[in-house]
Amino acid sequence: MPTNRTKREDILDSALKLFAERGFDATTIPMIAGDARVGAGTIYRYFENKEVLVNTLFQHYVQAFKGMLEEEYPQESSSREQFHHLFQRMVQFTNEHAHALYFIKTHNGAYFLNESSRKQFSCLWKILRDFLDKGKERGEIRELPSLALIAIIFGGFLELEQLIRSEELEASRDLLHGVEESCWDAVRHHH
Amino acid sequence: MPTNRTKREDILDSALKLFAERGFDATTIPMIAGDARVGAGTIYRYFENKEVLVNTLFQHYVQAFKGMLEEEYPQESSSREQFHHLFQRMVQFTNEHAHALYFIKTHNGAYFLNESSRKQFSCLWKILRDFLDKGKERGEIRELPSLALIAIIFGGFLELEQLIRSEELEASRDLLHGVEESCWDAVRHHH
Amino acid sequence: MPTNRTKREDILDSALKLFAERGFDATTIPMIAGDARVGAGTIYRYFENKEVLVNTLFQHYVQAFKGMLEEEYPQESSSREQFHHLFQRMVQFTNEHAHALYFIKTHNGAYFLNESSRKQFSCLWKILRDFLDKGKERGEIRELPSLALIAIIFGGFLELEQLIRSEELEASRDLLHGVEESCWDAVRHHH
Amino acid sequence: MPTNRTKREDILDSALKLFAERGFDATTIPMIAGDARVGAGTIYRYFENKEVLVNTLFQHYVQAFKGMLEEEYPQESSSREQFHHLFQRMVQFTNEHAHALYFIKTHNGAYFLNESSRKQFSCLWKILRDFLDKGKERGEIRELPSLALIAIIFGGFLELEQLIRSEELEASRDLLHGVEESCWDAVRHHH
DNA sequence: CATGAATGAGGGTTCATTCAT
DNA sequence: AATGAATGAACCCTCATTCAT
Repeated sequence: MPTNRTKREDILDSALKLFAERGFDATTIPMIAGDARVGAGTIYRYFENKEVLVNTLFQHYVQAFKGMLEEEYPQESSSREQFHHLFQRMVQFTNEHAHALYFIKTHNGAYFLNESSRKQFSCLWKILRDFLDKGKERGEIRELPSLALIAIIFGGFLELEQLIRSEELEASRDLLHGVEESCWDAVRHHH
Repeated sequence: MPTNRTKREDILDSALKLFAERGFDATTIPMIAGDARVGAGTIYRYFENKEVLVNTLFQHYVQAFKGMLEEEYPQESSSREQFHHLFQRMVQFTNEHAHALYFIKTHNGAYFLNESSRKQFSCLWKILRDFLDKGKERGEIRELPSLALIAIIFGGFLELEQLIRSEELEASRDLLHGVEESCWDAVRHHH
Repeated sequence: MPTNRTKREDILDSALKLFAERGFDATTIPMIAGDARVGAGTIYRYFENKEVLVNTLFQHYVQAFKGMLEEEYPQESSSREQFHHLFQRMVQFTNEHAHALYFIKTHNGAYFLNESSRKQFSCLWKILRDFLDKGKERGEIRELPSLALIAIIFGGFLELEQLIRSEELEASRDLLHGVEESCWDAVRHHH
Repeated sequence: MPTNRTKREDILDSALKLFAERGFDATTIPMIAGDARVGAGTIYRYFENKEVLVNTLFQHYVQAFKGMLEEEYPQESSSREQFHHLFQRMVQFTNEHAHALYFIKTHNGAYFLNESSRKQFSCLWKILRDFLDKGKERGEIRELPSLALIAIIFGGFLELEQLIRSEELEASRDLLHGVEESCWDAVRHHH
């Protein structure tokens, strides 16, 4: 419980960016320290070691993302409306935390994630699975393994995010709408 | 002019598997040597260094995949048929080279890939882009950035592959058919 | 002119205990600060650095021990009586400063002791040497290098102290008497 | 099981010398590597880490010393003769392995010694304890805690060794004989 | 005065790479 | 050609020391 919240968050921000850009193993503690403009030793005042840092980061953003997806979730609406809610929240979350979703996706399943991180992650998956499973029951979502459907949604969305950040595309309303529609068509049941 | 094709390929096979499973940075040369049942020094007879090895591997499988996609490509058929061709070849390629596509996807864009690898990769993308662009002209593919559509296709497919390899799912004909249909619905133009 | 004698002595007490228990190199400044219930920085108000601290401590207890040995030393008595005096003072000193003699013995000769510490220590040795040398002249002490005899005395005594502190033995009058007798027999001249 | 026994033993020799001279914590791996004229990394081909190195060393010399004490031990002789045997073997062992006994004595009980090392060490102590206990039964050894007696013997002997190595004394037959006599008088029963 | 957050030099350790065999 | 022992640069991490509060 450090009094200087800024420094701790500088470290987390730099770590998030570098882990997302280069991956955990290719990111050194000196790199993070340099980017966060702190001494290398300072990182160890806030995080026991590199693995604790990456797990903290992972769990933090999984939690934050989960919270954002669940907030005001339209429990009683149609699958389409629920999907819209989820997709919009993904967009919002990405706007607020630039590298977070990409970091989560690329580091999920890695050897250095602890039990707690894995558990939290499967919690996140569960939200999406529940949405899909309920939609399948209702006949609004196609009969395919939920994991595969989730991959399609995330895959498309994250690739979009990369293109926007690298300025190959502009984040227009039309574009976001189009990708949402595409992903929805991938998961919805067609008659 | 490799005198011993087997040993070089043993190394490449082991490297592919380990890079796909653990990532480039978490895979050590002794690990590869051990898996390939050669001495660590032997790897340096065939590859100048670790980065050359990973670039060789990357380019090799990008080329092979490109070749497989292009072979007997139904230039004159409908987008749906072309899509079917591409999807079938992805399945076939994955069957023949277990970790290759996953390796390519997870290592694409990494800091250690050289210009040549990046170029080859964009060549691969071009095949898919051309297919999508032509389909868009014809009004058979939806008007969305091709890169985003490609991500959806790959994302869904690779996730499927993981689930099958981890034996969470069985590779039934129905399943493959369903994922193909889902991906197609994501990219095709809906009236 | 220390304004706060208590805090400085808290630090010295904690340092003595920890140096004796773990050794100089395995004892960290934060450990000492924690044990003394002061901030780590506070230690540097009283001691320029860790080496100054250990040298201060070393010299302090060497001086104190020397003082105790010399006080009321029976200059004119027999070697046996002089020995008894010295042995009793060792017992008394140990009772008053639990870890001090063990600290001195284990840190004597260490690389971080400065010239002054070494000099003071040899001063301490001198007292014992003078006693032994005079005893040899008188024919009451055996003809052996004084250093070896001192080692026997200290060795036996300190081992005894350890056993008592670890509660493997109880500090009975008989026990102390027995060890004194044993050490005396080691150094005295036998006819 | 390295083929190059010399290099492994160079490392052990250097480590023994430096641990004895400076202690475990003050001895760095680069110091050992430099003294042994090997690269720092080479040490890790032979020893998993620094603690394994020190435990290996400790156990090796405890075993060797134990073997030397036990070999041709005069089980049926008087305590005096048994003591002579033990003392002579200490001398011989020290001649053959310069720093070994001092290293054992100063590192015994340290926090980095593992269970196996402690067990082996107590085995060594047992030999001396058995000798002393049997002597007490016979009335040839004085009634004092064996540990205290052992300390006297070792203390005197090791101090002697130091003096000889630092060339403050010469290892004459008379000197060794005198110290043996002194130690014997410390432990034997006087009527 | 007292503190403890911050620092960075230096330790233990790993591993890409070399080279004698 | 093939090996794996040897190396040392560079990693993660600790801790003596400083300094703003």
